[in-house]
Amino acid sequence: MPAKRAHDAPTTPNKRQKGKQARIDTFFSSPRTPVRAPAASPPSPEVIIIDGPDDTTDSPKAGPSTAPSHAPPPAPSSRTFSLKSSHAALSYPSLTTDALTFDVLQVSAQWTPGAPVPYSFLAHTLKSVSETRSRIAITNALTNCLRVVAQHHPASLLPAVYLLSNTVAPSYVPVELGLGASISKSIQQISGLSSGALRDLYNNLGDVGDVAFAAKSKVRTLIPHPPLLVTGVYQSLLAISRCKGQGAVKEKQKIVEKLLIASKDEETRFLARTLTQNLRVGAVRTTILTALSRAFVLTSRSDGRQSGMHAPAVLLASVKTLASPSKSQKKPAVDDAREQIIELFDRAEGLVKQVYVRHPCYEDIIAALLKDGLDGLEQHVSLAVGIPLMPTLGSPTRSLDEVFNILQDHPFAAELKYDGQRAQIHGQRNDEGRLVVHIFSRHLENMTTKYPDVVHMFQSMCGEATGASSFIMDSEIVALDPSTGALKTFQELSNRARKDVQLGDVRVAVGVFAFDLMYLDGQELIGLPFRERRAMLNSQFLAFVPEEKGIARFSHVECCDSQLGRDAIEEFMVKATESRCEGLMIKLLDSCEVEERDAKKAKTRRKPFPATYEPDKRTAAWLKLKKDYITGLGDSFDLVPVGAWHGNGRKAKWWSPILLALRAADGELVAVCKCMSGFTDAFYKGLNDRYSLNDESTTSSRQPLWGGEFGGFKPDVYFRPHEVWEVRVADVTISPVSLAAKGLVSQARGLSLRFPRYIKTREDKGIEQVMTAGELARVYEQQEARGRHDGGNDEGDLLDVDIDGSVPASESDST
DNA sequence: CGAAATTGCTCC
DNA sequence: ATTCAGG
DNA sequence: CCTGAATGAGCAATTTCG
Ligand SMILES: Nc1ncnc2c1ncn2[C@@H]1O[C@H](COP(=O)(O)O)[C@@H](O)[C@H]1O
Repeated sequence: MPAKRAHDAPTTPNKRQKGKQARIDTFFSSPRTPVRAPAASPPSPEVIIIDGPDDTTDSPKAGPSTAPSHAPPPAPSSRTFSLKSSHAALSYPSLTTDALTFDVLQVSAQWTPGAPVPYSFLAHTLKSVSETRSRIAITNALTNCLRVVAQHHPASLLPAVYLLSNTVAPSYVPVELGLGASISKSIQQISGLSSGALRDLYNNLGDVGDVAFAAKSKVRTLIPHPPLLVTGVYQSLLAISRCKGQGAVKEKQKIVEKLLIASKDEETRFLARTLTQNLRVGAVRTTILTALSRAFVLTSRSDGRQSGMHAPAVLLASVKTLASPSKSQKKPAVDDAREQIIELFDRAEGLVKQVYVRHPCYEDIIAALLKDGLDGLEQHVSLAVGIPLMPTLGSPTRSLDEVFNILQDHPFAAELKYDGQRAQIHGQRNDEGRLVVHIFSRHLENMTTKYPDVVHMFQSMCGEATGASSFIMDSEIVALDPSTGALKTFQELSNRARKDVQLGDVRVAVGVFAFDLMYLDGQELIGLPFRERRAMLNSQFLAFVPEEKGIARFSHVECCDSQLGRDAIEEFMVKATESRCEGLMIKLLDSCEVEERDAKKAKTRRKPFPATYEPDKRTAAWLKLKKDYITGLGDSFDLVPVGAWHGNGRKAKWWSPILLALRAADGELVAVCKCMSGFTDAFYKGLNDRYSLNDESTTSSRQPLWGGEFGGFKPDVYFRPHEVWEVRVADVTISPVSLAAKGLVSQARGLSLRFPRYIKTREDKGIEQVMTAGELARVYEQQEARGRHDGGNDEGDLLDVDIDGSVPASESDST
């Protein structure tokens, strides 16, 4: 039975954080493991990692690295530690108060000078942050927290930032916790609750952390435990990530249990969330960066030198003393000091964020900040070959009209939007003249060893005498037919092996379609307008078809500039639709200004509209025009909701996702896919009313009362089929789970839908009128027939390529 | 040793 | 990927 | 407009289970 699956997390950096959360209920719903009393395994406090081992580095980047690595923060030497009040709970002040008047000593005075920061302080911070949705309060809390940590125990700062940002390492460093459902076993172990009780808790709370908290509050811990430390918790995470091979799960579980046993109160909640990489406090990357920058503005430089970026102590002092009530006559002076600091905040925030998106590594940034403060940051931490920068993102648009509306008559390039995988490719010639290549994914994971054929291609292309000696390029890697160059589908590409692939083992040939150049021969290009970057890309890298077999192809993305006229663009869109492409990417060529209507003043303002490479930005300078967004072009199906699962986190009180079904030829409803997108909160409330799970419910049940074929889907609850929903989808896929339309396209497998999103309820339709299996199969066949006319690349491939895998008969798999 | 379960990552 | 909610 | 959260299908890799 397939579990619920993980997801992309574009709003959060690095490790796909959400993931496991979604799958945990799978464990909770399998009542199997026998319960053991917590007393059966008495915890031994001394095995808890309290500090980093003396002789190992604090950093996940340990070992040989191409990254310009800074010395790790000094490992805290004390294994023993003491807190002034190791038994009485520490009491922390509110952190959401104004960062300008916050008193660091209020917190750190309770701690032994120089001692590592206790984890309870982080838990307190996370609690404060999770209790509000006000951005200002969240930023204050994080700023105050980081400021306390930076001043009290600088070596705790990096671990604190990792723990607050829900990450363990930079995305390009492969550190994985590999913890999912196993944490629930640990909770069971330490709490002694039955798996059924835990499942009920989970169904109600929708959050592992809340479950851990509730479960633990029911047990009394017998042995007092030394407080968890920020550094220690972080080290434990790294220890978990290092567990490999047979017995790894048990080993991880042991570490998790020790942590959970040692945790107190709120610590338990956030520890459990951290372990599942699902912090859910309403603040991750960007807010942390803002807070980090502010914390350093408010921290004077260690060398006491004058600085243009840190607030001078006098300024701070004046804000503080004058802020005390009763001195209202001095208000103007306060306001002035305040303004100056806020000005510094803004500059520092811009700087830190700019540095981060070009070099997304907290370790390097914090090392530089601790060493030279904000002033030296840009110099110490810069765009570098071997370190991925964050990619520019495209904004969705629904029509060419909208595109012209946004871009007015500024020149743009329309490029094919290839259906593959984004690849940021770095190359640099080393001392021996050999080109060292790194390839990063869209989320900046290092996938160099997945594409030896691409590495070799660049090494052949950039021969010793010719070609660039260093570069960073943005591209899409697409599966293709090695002899004709005809494009293949994303699904073909995803069949490639991923780890440590040898050149001879490559089964799926690919091509690199380059569309941007961010760095060339020691020069940053990201500040140049796209037209210039593109010209350099085109002149420095020529299309390349390898003579040798087994090496990737290279070409530029096919494009059509706006100067060719609107008709040409429209034709190009049709071409994109007919090749195996998802649509177009539309890119502003020259930096310019746009008119902006100010509604209030009925005035127009001119706003700069840069065509530069903007890491991590989703602006109108890059527009994506996907065929499935376009009204009339995308597929929209009518389906029946037949079941659902308990929602997680924010949606804990609602049904989410919802299982949808179509009609087989004999009228039976067959589950086809889950749907979770497109629902408003109000709609969820309505669903709760219509499908409430109480005793008299006639619309929902724990048992499949109303028949139907569910295939591999095992919803928490079944719905009486009676509604019809219109759902928009991007694609039809052959599924390992769904049995919808089984036998029509594949003998053993059914069809499913990609990117389903709810559009509206079809009040006008009955469940007999929904999409049928035959109709879905026809859509699939049409979709597969597309894209065989034109590969869309430089090699003429108008001859029909093989139809492998596209024809129903050949797709059948044995049963 | 092979199947099943779990996880992490990609993406239209 | 996608969508929605809140400041 | 920015930031965050919560979720899709489906693949390879890893580890445990039988
Ligand atoms: N010509 C192109 N320019 C930019 N991105 C492209 C291009 N062709 C394909 N893409 C992909 O489209 C993705 C953005 O679309 P989306 O993921 O729908 O936001 C990028 O991450 C690229 O992987």
